[in-house]
Amino acid sequence: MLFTFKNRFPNLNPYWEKYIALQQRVEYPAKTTLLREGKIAQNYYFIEKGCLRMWFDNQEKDTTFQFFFENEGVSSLESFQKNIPSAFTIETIEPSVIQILPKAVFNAMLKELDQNPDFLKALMEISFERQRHYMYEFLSRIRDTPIQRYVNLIKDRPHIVQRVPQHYIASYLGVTSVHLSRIKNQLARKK
Amino acid sequence: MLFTFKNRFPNLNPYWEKYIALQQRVEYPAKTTLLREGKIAQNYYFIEKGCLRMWFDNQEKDTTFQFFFENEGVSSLESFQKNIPSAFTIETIEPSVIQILPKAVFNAMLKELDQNPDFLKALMEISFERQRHYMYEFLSRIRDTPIQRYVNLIKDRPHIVQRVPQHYIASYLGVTSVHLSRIKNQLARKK
DNA sequence: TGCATTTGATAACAAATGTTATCGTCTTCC
DNA sequence: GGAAGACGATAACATTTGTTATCAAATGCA
Repeated sequence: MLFTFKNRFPNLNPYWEKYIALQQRVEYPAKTTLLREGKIAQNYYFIEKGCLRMWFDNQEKDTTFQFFFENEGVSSLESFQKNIPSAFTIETIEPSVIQILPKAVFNAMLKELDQNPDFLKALMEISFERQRHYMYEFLSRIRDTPIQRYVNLIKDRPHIVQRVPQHYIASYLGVTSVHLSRIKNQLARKK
Repeated sequence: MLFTFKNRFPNLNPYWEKYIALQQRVEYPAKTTLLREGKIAQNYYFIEKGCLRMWFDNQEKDTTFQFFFENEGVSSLESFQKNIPSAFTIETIEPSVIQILPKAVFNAMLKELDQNPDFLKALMEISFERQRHYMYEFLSRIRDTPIQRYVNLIKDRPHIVQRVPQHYIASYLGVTSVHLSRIKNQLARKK
């Protein structure tokens, strides 16, 4: 988040720099849980290297609904901001290098910049972007078949297909891994 | 939106009152299109009486993805703010009384309050709420079966089931109206 | 009032997707 | 280097959902 801010709102740079300096750099092996479903988020995570996924437990089945890669920030914002249990788990897929921003630091920043219109507008832009993301995902689930969704994924975000194990992609697409195999087979035969 | 503001941020009341006064009150019959998919949104609509739905054309099939009732505001925000074609249509379901806020008025307000932290925070809260809404809808599509979604709808938003024709509800749930009939039948037999 | 349209239920069949099980290959870790 | 587990493909069968068609009831409207 801070790095995103920094790149897009350089006029507030003095602030970003100050808070970025308070981050902590940590290396995690693959399949490490950063935030467990049901716990209260204590940190904001920024990915220096590696990738993460967000998922939740849906009747024993693990359902992935978002992937994150280098230079992206992650948290359960709802949990983070309101001190309520997180609705999902965040874990590493690959071994990853993460910059951790503790909640206390984030809150200090909020407090300091609380009356700064530029900062508020920056926050709002981030919020709009997240909104567009969920809107897009939502519409895609509604209107596209799993096959179309898979084709779109290959076209629009090929890095996901390349770096993420197939069963996570299947759950992200909303199908079983067996069915994703069928889809791949079907697409391969068409060519 | 203005009425929402007014109730929740009364400290800015002088502003709301001024702009609310510039709204225009119009009555529409049922099935009237307020904004057509592909057109650029020119107004923000506030429902005084009646109900609306948002839908888009998905390969000839009309797909409803949100309903609106009394005291709710509606627009294609993306289209409204960025002057791009709307991705969906907004139309009345019942005969409705609508308060129309023209874009020019809205923009004037934005300009006047652009540096006002309270206003920006108000805007942000609205944005967070919309974000939560789409997040919720998105997660519900992922984890719930159509039957569960229908049961939830009856439990959490019974007014929708009561006031909206079944084929719109079916498309909202993500099934055909034939299948929704089956679901209702199935639930009825269980009791 | 009466006719046309909309709405909703149901049946029969088709297509899509899930479930379970098996197998081979590839990774990981000691 | 070898064992255990993870990963992915495939087959057989079950379940869910869509498609098309038909009919009855409710509704809107001239």
